[in-house]
Amino acid sequence: MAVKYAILTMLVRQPLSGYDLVTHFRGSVGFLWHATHQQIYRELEKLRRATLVSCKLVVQSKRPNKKVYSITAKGRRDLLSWVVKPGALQTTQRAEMLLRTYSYGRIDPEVARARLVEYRKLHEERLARLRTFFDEAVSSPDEVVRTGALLTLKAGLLHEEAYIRWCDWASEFIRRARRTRPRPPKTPTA
Amino acid sequence: MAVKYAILTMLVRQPLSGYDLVTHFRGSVGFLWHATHQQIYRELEKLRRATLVSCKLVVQSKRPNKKVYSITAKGRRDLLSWVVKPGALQTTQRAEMLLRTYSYGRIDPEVARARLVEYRKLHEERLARLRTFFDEAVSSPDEVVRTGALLTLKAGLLHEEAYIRWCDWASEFIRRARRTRPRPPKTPTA
DNA sequence: ATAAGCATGTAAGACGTTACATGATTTC
DNA sequence: GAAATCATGTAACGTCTTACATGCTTAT
Repeated sequence: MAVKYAILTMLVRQPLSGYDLVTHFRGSVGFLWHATHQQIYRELEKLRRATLVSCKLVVQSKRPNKKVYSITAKGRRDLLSWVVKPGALQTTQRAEMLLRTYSYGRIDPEVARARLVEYRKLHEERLARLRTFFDEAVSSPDEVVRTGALLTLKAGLLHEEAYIRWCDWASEFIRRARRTRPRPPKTPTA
Repeated sequence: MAVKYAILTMLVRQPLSGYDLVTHFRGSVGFLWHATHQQIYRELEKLRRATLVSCKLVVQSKRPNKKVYSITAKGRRDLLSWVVKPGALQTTQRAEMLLRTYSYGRIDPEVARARLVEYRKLHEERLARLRTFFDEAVSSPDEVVRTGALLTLKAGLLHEEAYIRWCDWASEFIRRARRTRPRPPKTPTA
């Protein structure tokens, strides 16, 4: 449904190849949308047939040739009519770590806390990366591009900060519970 | 992959019917995992065949009969060996509203701000609901159940608060940008 | 030499959504 | 009398992931 708009969102800023899109979604835009290369190549073909994007073959000498896709006027209209729509709450929530946490009362508290520390580290790394992107975006010359980047990156920063605060809170919560009730439940080590 | 564990996570607390699971995932656990009834019924049958859960038919007089599923010792072991695994960053990020926001520099700033206000309201409602769940969970008598509920709900609260702060920040950002550059781009009204 | 990066694609299978289907009871 | 709740299921379709496949260039 929305891989389409994820691609159009990128192409409205500049023409890109499928490969470029893959690296975008793996890099600075990855925190807001994820897509694999197979999804992208398939969707680009669909969009081309629907004339929402156009495709130009760029012949390269020292690298494989590539197909650079540009958004069409029709594609731009389609994108913007989607952009102005009201946003709904995400109904497709799938927070794997939180689901695990739901059973943290059943495992060794020290294992649980160790996992939280590891998890915290991952989010700290992501936070650091997002901060770099944010600082770079601040000096982007194109106001339209800068606005989009700053708005979304700010959301990313706030969420990563929330994750980190949660890890601290959860770790402390478990530590206190442990003291109160000194007999931890048995846990498989696997 | 993990619908399986979402179901086992619920069944380890108490035996439930497919229907019960549906309402759980639509209600108080919806913020951490989403699953439709078809997914649930299919997966329950799979889990039963793998003997991770057992099934008992409960005959009812004034209501349709139901199948109540309980986790088996094998299912419990499988669940706990998954729970203790380290959590990875979510690679399947799909934040539709943020994706829209990425193009908010291209639409009428007043429309953008109106959308942010609407979106904020949705998250405020969810925050209020989560707060209720949290307060209820505090007085849960079973410590294991309480721990799981409080840990995950706290994450939900922090995230909803982050969303709300983001909406305010974004709205203010657009307001200021508008002043600096008084000519807004044309926007389709659709 | 070997790995990483560039660049695109096919195919199979798992997973998820939507629609269709049924039927009693309870609430408005 | 209509709509919502309880309760389970099938079928078709669409999306996503994983594995397989190719081949050249650049850096270590």
